[in-house]
Amino acid sequence: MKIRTRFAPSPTGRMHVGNLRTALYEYLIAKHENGDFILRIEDTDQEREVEGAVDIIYRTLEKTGLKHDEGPDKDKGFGPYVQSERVKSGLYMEYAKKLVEQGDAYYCFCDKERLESLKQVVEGKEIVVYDKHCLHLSKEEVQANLDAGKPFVIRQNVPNEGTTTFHDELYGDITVDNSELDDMILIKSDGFPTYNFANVIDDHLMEITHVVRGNEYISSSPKYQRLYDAFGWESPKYIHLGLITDENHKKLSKRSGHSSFEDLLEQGFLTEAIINYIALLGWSPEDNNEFFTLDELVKAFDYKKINKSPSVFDVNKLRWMNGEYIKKMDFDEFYKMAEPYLKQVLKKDFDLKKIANMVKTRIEVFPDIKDHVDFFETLPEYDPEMYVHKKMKTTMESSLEVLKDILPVLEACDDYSNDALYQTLLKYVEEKEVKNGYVMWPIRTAVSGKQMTPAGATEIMEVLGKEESLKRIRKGIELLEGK
RNA sequence: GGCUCGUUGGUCAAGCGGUUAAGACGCUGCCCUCUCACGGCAGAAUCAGCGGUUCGAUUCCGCUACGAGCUGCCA
Repeated sequence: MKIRTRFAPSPTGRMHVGNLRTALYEYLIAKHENGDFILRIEDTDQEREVEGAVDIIYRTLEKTGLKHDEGPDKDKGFGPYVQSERVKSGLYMEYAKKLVEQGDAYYCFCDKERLESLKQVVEGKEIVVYDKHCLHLSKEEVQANLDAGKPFVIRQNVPNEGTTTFHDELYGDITVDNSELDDMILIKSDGFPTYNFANVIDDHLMEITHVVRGNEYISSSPKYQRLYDAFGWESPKYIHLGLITDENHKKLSKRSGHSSFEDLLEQGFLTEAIINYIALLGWSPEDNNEFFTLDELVKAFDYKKINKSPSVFDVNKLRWMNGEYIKKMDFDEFYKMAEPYLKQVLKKDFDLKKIANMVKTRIEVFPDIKDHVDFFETLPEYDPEMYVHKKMKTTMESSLEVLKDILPVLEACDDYSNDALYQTLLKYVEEKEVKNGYVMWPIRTAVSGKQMTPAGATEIMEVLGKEESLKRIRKGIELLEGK
């Protein structure tokens, strides 16, 4: 049988990385076996719906390469693929009524107040356990209420005795007492199905074979199983995924600042690196490889090797991985992405490509660029103490001497290419019989005003040009003489 | 509170009864070097605890601890 997986997000805002990982795994499971990956929009809660959220879903799938074979925009006969549209056909209500007839569900007319009275507080948490009050309504009473136009919901009828077992591909069999299962609402008073109900109906109707979801759904899975059983349907294979948490081991939330795919893009991460990283959160390949393209993941992915324990989203490691991707990037491609960041701080007429090249192996994320190159634009104020370097054996005095010696040489020099400058300075080094750094350090300090730079003294001067370089060296001399 | 799930270095993780308990990020040191970074090398650091089962447990079972999730007319 052909594998069919589905990504079924609710359009409620940004793409949470947990959701993205679920989508990724669903895609990989399907594609590993040449199956189909289906997109279904679960918009049964109109109140939570956020405008533009559906676009985010499409854009994310597009950008990440998780191409769906079926979806609202690609109906292959299982549509509509948007639940609010499916509601219109009355399909969910029909199935719910069938359950009512079978005694597996019932109408409930309890209002907010009555439900409120059922509330009890345990350990500071409010808990409502429905008491099956309306289960005992007679057919006539129900009909009378319906005729009177009383608002109603339809609830699943779970017996208080016995147990229910469902099977998860990773966790094995999980059994719970039915008394633990409350009569969840299937159809809401607005006529919409709840997620729980629509999910079961649609997965069956769309012939989904593998359901992948976060393990926050594990507790409700027995109720789903009862639904499948009540309908006489075979349930799909379940694969529950461990949670992705923040560094405090709490559910990754907006507060962390990097909980969504969009957050990460804004922070300068590459799509490929993000996908690669989250693929490895909870799954690992047979070999020790850590770098995967999407296609390579498709080949290597084996859902049996998914880890059950929760994993911390480590931005640090993502940063490292992103840096690795940047280093491996083709230069032109890199430049295209780096240019806007360079232009943010560099307004003068610099050779931006040369600068981009300097920075390529030094950044992990594009916004890092700024701090590396801003000194080209304007020489920062700096402390003359920076001329002192133990390992280079430089002091403020020695630095002043070097700068004063070298200034006329540089004034006389017209070839400001890196090589020429380097040779020139080397000559001085040899004459003085000192280490390279003894000369290079003060010069680099003078032309950059920085402790660390993405390039050596002569490369910086090449970019700066003669006039600016000399200006900065004179300023360095001034600064040192003032001490 | 109840139920369910989880627990290998700080983090991601391999392991699936006998191993010097892989690898990666991060960290530390060294080398390379016109600074830093890159690259190379080295190092510190882990089986939550207690009981079983077994000739032998990180691996199997139980209990405890800790953590998480659920306990919505949200998904």
